[in-house]
Amino acid sequence: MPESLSPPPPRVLRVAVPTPLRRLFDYRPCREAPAGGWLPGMRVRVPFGRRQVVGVVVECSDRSDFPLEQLKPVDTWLDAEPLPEDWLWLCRFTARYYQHSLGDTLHQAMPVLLRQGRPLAGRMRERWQALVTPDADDPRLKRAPRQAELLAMLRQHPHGLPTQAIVAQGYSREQLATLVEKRLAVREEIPLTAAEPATEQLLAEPALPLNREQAQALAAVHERLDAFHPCLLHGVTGSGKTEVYLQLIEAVVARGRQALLLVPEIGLTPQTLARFRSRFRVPVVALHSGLTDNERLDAWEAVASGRAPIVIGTRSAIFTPLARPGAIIVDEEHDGSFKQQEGLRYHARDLAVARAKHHGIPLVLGSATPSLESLYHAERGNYRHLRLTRRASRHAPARLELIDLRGRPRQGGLIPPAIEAIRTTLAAGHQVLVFINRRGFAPTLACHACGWLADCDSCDARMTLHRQPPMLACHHCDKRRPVPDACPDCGSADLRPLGSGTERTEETLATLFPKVPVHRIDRDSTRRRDAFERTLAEVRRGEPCLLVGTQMLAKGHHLPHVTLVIVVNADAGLYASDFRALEHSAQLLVQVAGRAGRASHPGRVLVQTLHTDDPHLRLLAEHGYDALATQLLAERRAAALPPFRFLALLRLESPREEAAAALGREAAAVLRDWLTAHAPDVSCLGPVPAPMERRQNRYHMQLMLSGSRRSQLHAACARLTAWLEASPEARRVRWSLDVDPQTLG
DNA sequence: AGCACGCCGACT
DNA sequence: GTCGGCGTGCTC
Repeated sequence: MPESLSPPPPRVLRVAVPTPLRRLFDYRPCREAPAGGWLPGMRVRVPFGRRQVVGVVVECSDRSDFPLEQLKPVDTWLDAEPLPEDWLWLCRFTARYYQHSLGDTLHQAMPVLLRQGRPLAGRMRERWQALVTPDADDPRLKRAPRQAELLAMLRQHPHGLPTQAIVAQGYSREQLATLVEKRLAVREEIPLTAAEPATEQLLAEPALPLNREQAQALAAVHERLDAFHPCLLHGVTGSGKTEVYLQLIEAVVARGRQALLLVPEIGLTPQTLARFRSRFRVPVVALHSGLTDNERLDAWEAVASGRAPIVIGTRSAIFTPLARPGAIIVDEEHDGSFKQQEGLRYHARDLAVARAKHHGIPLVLGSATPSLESLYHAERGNYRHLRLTRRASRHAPARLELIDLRGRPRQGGLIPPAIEAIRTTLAAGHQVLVFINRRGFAPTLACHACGWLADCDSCDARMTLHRQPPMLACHHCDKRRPVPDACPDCGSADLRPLGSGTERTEETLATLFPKVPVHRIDRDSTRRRDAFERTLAEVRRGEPCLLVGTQMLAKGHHLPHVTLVIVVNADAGLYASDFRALEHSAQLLVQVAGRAGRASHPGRVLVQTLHTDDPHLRLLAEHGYDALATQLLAERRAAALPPFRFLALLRLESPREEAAAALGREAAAVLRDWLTAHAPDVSCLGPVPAPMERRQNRYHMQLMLSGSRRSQLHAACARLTAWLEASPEARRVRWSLDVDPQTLG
């Protein structure tokens, strides 16, 4: 009589393997099964071709399309318990929606150490404990004052301190090891256990009072905390969206649930994090690029087990498993950094919507300048539209003043009225922000004798002139060249910089205002990790100064002493060919403008443009973002563009132009043929050369699919990828499918 | 994507 | 003679 009633092991395990191939691979279970039996979501090490890889069991079955006797056995299982179910669900949803390989998706969505096959369960935390009370006379500490201090600190924590906390205090692992060697302290390992977070004393500091709008918005989200409940929190800069998030999170955590907050790449600043950490007594886990692999796995595990109730992270944090999901918040939901621009091209905001719906929890999308997609959903009643119109400061938001660039002399890109305004502002003891969305000294170098321009020889682009250090650099590939003394074509020495970048404007301002410090903030000036934060700290002291920077400066940072913002050239973004260019530049302009006059003084925003009569720009300047957005939505409807139609873009890329074009033509022909019978709603455009066709000596073509029904567009994409995967010609051309492309570039 | 196999060019 | 270029084929 068998004692165990465990089901018989499955004959076939269907495994998602880290490969771009969009299919599963079948294996036989190994002799030794995990104690609880085989289950979807378990990682396994399997032989794949001539190597060993870590895959995830997706299905347990008794049949295979592959000859059963040819199946290889799984090498070992890596998890006794499957990885979290919500995570597996999200990965499967993502792979299907973005037409990506499931194996690749799962692989990307797990922390590096899990990809490598390291165990998740049974992880231990290192703790350090003092063995003796430090004694000033102890000969073992006589000549080691730092070790004595460290021991004293350990003594204050009788239950021991984790390594991270000790290193954060400026002590080293070596010092800890020495203390252990001298038998003054011990290292111990305690298992990480999923204790329920204590919620009786949730707040470390009291919540701030809400104004009426904030309270109404919060109440609207509160209405149903146990149902899918998408809300667009549409609040002008300074209207206190963050306080609404904080109090929503408080309510969620008080019910024993977890909250996930997504922020743009640039938005996860030490200040933001500090604000959340100082409000709550419970752990706030931050997922950012600075974490080590071990820290990342710890964070993942802490959230997955439910020990950490609050998670804040950038794009990839949407893949953090939640033990008790309570709410998802996406701050600055319009921000482009939520869309991954290579490989698996997912949009974290859109996945947040899908995930909140799956869990049946509230979703908050916050922005001062919502994406047209989200505004459209709000308009149609798919999202609840919550508005915050009042600013905490007594001043109305600064208006954009358009000033005409035509026929005016420029110094470092600035015309006399702008320079005059800077002078007045500095004289009043305030700070000025000059926004210019081009780094380097000048966009390019030109010969005034023959018209030669510094072209990049690998891209269809001009090389940017830099002064620090001096060189010509292509911003689209890594090519660099020394600055020529004479024109390579005609030999003339009359080479001049064309236009202005941040370096040139910085130089001009330093000459015009020699007594005032000029801080440049762009990718080049903030290479060193803490340079940006140091400069910001200096600026926050409030002494008069000039700030010159790219969009790094425009987003999220509080600059309370800036009362004048100059936009050097509004036209670059506004007239780009991309269908989202206007939306994105308007969002950027409003963000930049939001930097002005946040403290006790009203602000001014001067926008230099060649097109002071442009209807879109005027609408934005005179009636604000919402009015422009309404207009742009009408234009999108007329042009049959998102959000009124859905897009998918096939990108093709090859060193041989004809190879990419030929594959594009063939794919289009096959697809069109299929569309007439199976998806008449979907249309196929192209192939056409991508904007800036040649990049790093590779030619880019694209094929655009559009449709008003997601299901048909999805089917067409599936058909297209299946054909490409089977097509031998497609192996010589790099291709990728971008579902819901953010740009057509 | 990896990774190996295979078949032709310029090198110690 | 071989090191190595990348075309082609395969991954349960």
